[in-house]
Amino acid sequence: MPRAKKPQPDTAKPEANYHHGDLRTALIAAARHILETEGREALSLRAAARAAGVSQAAPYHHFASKEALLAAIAAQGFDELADVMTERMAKEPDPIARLNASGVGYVAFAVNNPEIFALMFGGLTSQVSGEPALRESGGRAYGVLQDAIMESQKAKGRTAADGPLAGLWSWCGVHGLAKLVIEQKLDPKKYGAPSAEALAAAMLARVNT
Amino acid sequence: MPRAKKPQPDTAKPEANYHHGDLRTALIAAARHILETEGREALSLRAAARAAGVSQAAPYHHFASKEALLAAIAAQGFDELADVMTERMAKEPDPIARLNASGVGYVAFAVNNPEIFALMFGGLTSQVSGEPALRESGGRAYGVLQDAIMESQKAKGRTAADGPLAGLWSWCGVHGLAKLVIEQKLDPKKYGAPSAEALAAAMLARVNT
DNA sequence: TGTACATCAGTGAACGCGCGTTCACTGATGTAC
DNA sequence: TGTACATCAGTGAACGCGCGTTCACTGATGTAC
Repeated sequence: MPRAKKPQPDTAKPEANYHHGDLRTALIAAARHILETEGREALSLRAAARAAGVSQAAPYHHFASKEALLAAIAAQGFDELADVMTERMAKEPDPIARLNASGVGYVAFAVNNPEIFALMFGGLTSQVSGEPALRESGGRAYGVLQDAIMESQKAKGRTAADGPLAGLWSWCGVHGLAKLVIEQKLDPKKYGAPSAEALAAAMLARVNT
Repeated sequence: MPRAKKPQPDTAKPEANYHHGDLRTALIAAARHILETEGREALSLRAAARAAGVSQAAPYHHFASKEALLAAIAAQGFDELADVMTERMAKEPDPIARLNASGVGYVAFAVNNPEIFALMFGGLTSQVSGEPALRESGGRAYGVLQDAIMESQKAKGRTAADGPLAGLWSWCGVHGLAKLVIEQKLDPKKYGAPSAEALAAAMLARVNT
């Protein structure tokens, strides 16, 4: 059965590896792949261009510098982190359960995208960390977290001065857990959990009730 | 008043910037300085040699590769981390207070040595992360932490299956807190704490009682 | 105490490398007429 | 509908750079006699 030609618009606007296509998107995808596959040190603009099948000078029509590419990847990471947390929370009605679900989602994203996670939290020069798109995506992810914390605080009837600390501690906990698992300093199996996600779920359930 | 010549042994064995001295130690010190001052990207073997005042080839008489130098720095970091935790714990008689003190020490070390901390937790190639000296220092630091957790567990009369999770969560929490503060994703002042250390102390006191 | 010599921590020149970035260019696309 | 042209995403060659590492060497130190 020949492939239907439905999703192929005649003007080659999105993707479509014609002589040129959506190179910006392709470069980000290629760079992400190199990052997670070969590590941060192996990621260069030239390598990304090579992987995307264009000349080494081509990326400069889409990114001002290597740092700008990294910032775009980090921004995409923050968007995905926010999405994962939001999805996990949507399945839970109870505010405390929602806080915990956001934490489990946080760990899941980190463990599945360790290099991007590292980039998002500390892998960027300060020159580029203030870029608008990056700030916006970062702010959105932070907002999701913040909302989950605030919601759960209200549900527990805590005072404003006291409540945020519990949520903050949960954030620190899942962040640290994710980092330690990624760096292989902590093995979930040694604590009877099949995965980092499961360990996070178990600990959050113990702590936030 | 002329300087007393007391601590200068006639054979130039330790330090002493003669034509050659304790270059290994000097290189580690120089590299640490570059690391914390100019960042990981700026640290090269050549830069360390330059800072130590020797030729670019000299380091190879003391380190097999750049990675080996990094491993030596990380090992030193683990030793210092263990020392800081031990010191803090020594001031507290109560097992729970000792666990919390070790956590505060952990944060203090991380915040004071952010780049080395990053090196210790994830900044090394797997090639070199198995080096004996590094494993030993890392194991020692881990042991201090583990002991603090076990001690506090007994004090609370918890079951073996349940107890470690509380201590583990504290470790995750202080690790995440330190990382987030270092990367400026979390500002202790926004939570009414003057420093990362103070915030860690406040949170640990709330959680482990 | 004095001399010959092995050792080994240093030197400085050189290697090959991949990188970020710039430059003048080319050739396909879309628009104005 | 057909042609002229501006636009701009691509090319490929080149720049200068600092890096990790190797090499044959040198010269001070400590030891054997």
